Amino acid sequence: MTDHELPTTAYVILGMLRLGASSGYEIKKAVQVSTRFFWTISEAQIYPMLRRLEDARLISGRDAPTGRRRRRVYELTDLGESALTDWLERREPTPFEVRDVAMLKLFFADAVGEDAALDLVEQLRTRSESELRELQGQVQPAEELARSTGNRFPALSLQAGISVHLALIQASDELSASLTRAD
Amino acid sequence: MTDHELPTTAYVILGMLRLGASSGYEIKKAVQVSTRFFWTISEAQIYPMLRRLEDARLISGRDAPTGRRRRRVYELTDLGESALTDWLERREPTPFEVRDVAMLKLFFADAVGEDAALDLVEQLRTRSESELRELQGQVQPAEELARSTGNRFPALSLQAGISVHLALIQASDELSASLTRAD
DNA sequence: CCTAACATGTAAACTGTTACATGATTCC
DNA sequence: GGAATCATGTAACAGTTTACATGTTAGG
Repeated sequence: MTDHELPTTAYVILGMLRLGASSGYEIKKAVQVSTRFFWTISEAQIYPMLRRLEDARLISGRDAPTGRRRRRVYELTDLGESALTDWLERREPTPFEVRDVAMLKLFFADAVGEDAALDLVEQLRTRSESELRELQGQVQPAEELARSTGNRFPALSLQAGISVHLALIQASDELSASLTRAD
Repeated sequence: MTDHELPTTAYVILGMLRLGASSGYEIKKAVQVSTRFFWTISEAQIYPMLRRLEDARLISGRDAPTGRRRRRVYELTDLGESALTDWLERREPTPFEVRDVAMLKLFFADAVGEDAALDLVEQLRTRSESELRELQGQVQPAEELARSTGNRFPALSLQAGISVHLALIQASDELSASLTRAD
């Protein structure tokens, strides 16, 4: 059972509903602060997908306006819950897909002068620093979620992201050093 | 001058031509062994893009069949060269875009049992090990390229990729440990 | 002889983003 | 009163993958 053909985006929505988000808007915000580090989705995907999932009976929705402001909240159905766990338990190839213009530019940096190349390394470092700050800003909320709901994996997976950017910062430093050394 | 509106894929092709690839087929292979770690492109993009770039005079092509087997080789024009360097020198936001189903599953792993969750961590580790092996397999060829052509950034950027996967392997181990500890 | 590698390409489908559009409510 | 946030949505476009299609040549 349970549809095998859902796009990953659908599982993000199912997963976020399970973690307590209820409206499309809340899902959007939750993605922006958490899964964003390894999967992004935009509003233009969320709202149509919510309908699709409701049509497929994986979630059930009801209108819950605040005053005159419309609002529709959803929750997982049993079918949706099992679609989510099936996906999580399904062993499938999960390639590491990165689309990183900064690294790409670094790869081709021989085409430009030393200053420009150093600048690219610097951009790489700065970016990882800011990603790191944002990830670290999520540590406390994630731990709070673990305490209050028992869902501890959001906090745990945060650590993996933090490790990646710490590694990239260190790699950038080593790169700058080896470039300036070889003046 | 030099078109501001080229997709990133176009610069990958320009960059690879600069590094010595000459045909679409060679570009494809070069991408598969090197930039693949931070940017992938498929054949279905390469051949149409080569034409577009030729139309835009950023590259020039000529037929160079081997026997009866057709083959078209390209080289950068001056215009193409400056499009590439302009892109490299252009400071632009380069967000860290990762689409990682494995990490995503880990984020939602509270929905499944301990065994399944440990399995997800294991998958993460195994994947980084195999990525690491492939990256390390590229170290010697990249160093050889540096020696023979003076292009040293392919080898240097490889190190950043290696750091990332070493960090992910370590993070996976720490994750497994903290999960089994908390039996 | 047959397989792997060389070599190029297209059509259809899918995925995803950007920009736009609309309106309500809260907080300063 | 105005800005930020809440809230939902669509249309057009851009980018990408998958599957298919075709043929050559080198090496075992």
